[in-house]
Amino acid sequence: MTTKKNIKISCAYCASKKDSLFSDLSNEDLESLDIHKSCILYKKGQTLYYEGTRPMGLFCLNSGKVKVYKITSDGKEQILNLAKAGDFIGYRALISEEFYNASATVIEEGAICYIPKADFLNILNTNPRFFKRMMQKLCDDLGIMEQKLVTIAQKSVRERLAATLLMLKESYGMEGEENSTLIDIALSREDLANIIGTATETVIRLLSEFKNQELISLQGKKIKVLDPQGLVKEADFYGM
Amino acid sequence: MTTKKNIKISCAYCASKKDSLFSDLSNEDLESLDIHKSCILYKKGQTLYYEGTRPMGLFCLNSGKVKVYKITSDGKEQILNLAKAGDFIGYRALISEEFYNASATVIEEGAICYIPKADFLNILNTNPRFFKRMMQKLCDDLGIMEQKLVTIAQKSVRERLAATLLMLKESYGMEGEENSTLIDIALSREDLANIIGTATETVIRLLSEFKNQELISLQGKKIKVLDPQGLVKEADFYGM
DNA sequence: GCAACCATATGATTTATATCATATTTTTCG
DNA sequence: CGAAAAATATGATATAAATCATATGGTTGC
Repeated sequence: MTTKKNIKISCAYCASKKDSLFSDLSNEDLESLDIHKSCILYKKGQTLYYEGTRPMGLFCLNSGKVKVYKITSDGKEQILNLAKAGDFIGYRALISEEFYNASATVIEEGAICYIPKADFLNILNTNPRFFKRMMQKLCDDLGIMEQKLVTIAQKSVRERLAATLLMLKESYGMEGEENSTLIDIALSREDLANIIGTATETVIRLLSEFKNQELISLQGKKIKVLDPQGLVKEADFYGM
Repeated sequence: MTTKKNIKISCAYCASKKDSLFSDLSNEDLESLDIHKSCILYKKGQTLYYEGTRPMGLFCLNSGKVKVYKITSDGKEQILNLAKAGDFIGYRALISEEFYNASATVIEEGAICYIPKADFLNILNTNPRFFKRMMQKLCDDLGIMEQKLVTIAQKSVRERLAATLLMLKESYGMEGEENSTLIDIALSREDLANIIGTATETVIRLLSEFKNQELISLQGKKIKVLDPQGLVKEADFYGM
């Protein structure tokens, strides 16, 4: 494990605040978060928490990227969610006062703040507007998770890969030359397989096929989307 | 469509209240629900709502069983949830003020109440304890959905069928002679397939195999669990 | 800067499951 | 009740994807 570096970031002036659920908190509330908050630079591969442990606070990403995943009894990893700047992680276990039922590991280094449980719950319980926003967020998450379930249960691996590339393009796309869009997140083929629920080799093979079909281009790890409409067809989206 | 029959059931004296999220509402709140509530006897096959429509109220099961499911672009059905007496249906769309993103159809006839949106939201917004309970329920649902996703993504169909039979035994089991447990829900093989995310024929075949292994017995539609421990092994549960 | 290691790539083979086909049994409904 | 329809059952075949194997390219750390 490499050393962690402490950083000072105030919530009120956090560049990622606008993308977070804290975006419309009052200044008082924001300042109350600062008091006990810690903020640390995490390197790739460091784990924020493990499934089965007790949450003591809320992780909030100032920068970087984190995967949230479960490991099955036979050692397979399933990625449930990818978090980026502004995202909260681990709030569900915190709200429902249970153990974490997933693990979270950094996939791209960044500054991650940690707000003690009591401070977070205090705002949740005293700020009805924020409470409502969390409720809305839980509803959204549930809807997303249901859609993921249907896709994994009913679509082929090829369709799921195409759909996942489109989803990643939406979340992490950087416009490049000639209408190409770079998927700007450092996912290994194995990570991609663990999102889709398939074998690493299958992802590699299908990516090659998509490349041959000129739907995407590959330069090392980085994937560029060349023909989103083509991917939509592969994903068999009729608005699904 | 067969005729629907109106019934009078007061929330305060509802036999299923104890199993529902309304269980610790005050009498005033319960009575406020009664005012605009309707309660109808639904037959098997009747649909409570369709994906894409706007929720106008909350369904609450007094009795009977309902499947909640999504249909994919290519016409496949995925069952997300089975609801029984005491369960709410469609609350997520109601809370987040969105269209339904699943459909709900009765699989066993029963009395189902309908509480207008305004009455439900009124209690939600004036009763913080109830608000918290709904929040907790959403957290629980999200956890369940995440676990389902992992199971479908990472387990074989055989393992998933075994796990599903165990889950159904927990929820709908009726103890019978010689330690056998009847799964007391009228699910067709097709429904079972649509829970697991597989083909109907595959379910039928695997059920035959489980019967030959003397893990279960089959008499027509009804499935009896003979050897839960054996099913646990088939499901590859090491506590997962 | 190079060795050791990990990720990517591609081929060969196996296997679980879907699909198609056709009985047989059960349920529905006029 | 009895005909028609639907659900269940089982077989044969096809196929997508997993697994095993090996080569090559890319990163990391000393």
